[in-house]
Amino acid sequence: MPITTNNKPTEQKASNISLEEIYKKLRDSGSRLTPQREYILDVFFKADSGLHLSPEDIYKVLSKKNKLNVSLATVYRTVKTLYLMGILREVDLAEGHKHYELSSGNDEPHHHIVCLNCNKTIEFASLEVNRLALKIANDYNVEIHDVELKILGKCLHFEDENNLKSTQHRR
Amino acid sequence: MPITTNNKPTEQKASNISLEEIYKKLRDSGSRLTPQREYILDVFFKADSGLHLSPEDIYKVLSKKNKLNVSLATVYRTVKTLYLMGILREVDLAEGHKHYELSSGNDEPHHHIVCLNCNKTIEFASLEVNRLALKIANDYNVEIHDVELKILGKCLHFEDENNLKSTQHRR
DNA sequence: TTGAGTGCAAATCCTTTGCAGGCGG
DNA sequence: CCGCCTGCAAAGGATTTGCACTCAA
Repeated sequence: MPITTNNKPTEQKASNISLEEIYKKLRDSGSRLTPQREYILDVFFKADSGLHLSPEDIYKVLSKKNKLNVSLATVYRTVKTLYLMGILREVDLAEGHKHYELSSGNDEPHHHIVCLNCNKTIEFASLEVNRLALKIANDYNVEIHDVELKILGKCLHFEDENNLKSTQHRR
Repeated sequence: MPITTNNKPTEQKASNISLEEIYKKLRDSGSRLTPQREYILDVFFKADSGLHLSPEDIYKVLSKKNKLNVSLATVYRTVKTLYLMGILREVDLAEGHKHYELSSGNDEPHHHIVCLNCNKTIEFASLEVNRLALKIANDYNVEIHDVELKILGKCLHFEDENNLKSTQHRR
């Protein structure tokens, strides 16, 4: 199976946190529920599951929806806030900027394989990885918040090992 | 065990790739062995094992050694080249810039626990993680190049859950 | 000899921030 | 009302790049 981007995240992916719960978390932490934050959250809830959105992506979606009152700065501030609250997960792939996605709870780990040559990514879930991470975090007395296994490799489309130069990634 | 940064990477850490092998890899890929590249590699070989160096770090070390003929741009270009050749590993922690370290072969995985509150990192090796990654990569027909398990969590120093605001990270 | 590699400085890209005004609770 | 949030624009920091020159092979 070659790496592709149109990966169907394995079966059971579905956000298991509701908007209601998020609103409650916001309230409980003394944060406010502004229209801007609602719009941004809405983008995540409407997005394909497993989709990684950059702040720029979110901003573009909102612009298309004529939510012109949401500035890019607010998107950045909001994703950071939601990330620190554990609502969003931060995903660092090889593109030079961060992506975010709904953190759907620790019961659903979220891992990636990135091809060093074609720069494509597939996601996969793995209970085994999750269990192992829990065990390790426990050993270190850490309350686990998120886990990511990142595998860098070369998919079969690029068997020519000496082809580095011509396949360097651009930002 | 609380999270600390002065962690001793578990036992057997020692670069198992030699300078000679690297020089050969460079030659084989048609790249040149310039003094600048030698100096940069030298920094990695002299550095404490397990140390993550940013391009800026490398540049500073070279400046102190009066290797003034190595520009920051060259450091960036070189680490990218070495990374794409599989000689360096890229480490994305939460600091807003990338770090690199000698990739010492797939037999020595390299994983991290990052505390969302205090922003400290510990590293650990885990054969179990490595084995699992190999198996997964195999399932996807990917030639494995590097593996990183990243666990985000909160270490026991920060049990106050509502303390988010005062502990936000700065770049 | 020759083209990959370099230094320099400017350019780019991503992200953060200062400030004045807006509005949620 | 108070003070968190926002928009805007400017600042900031990391990384890349255009260009002319250098030097490893």
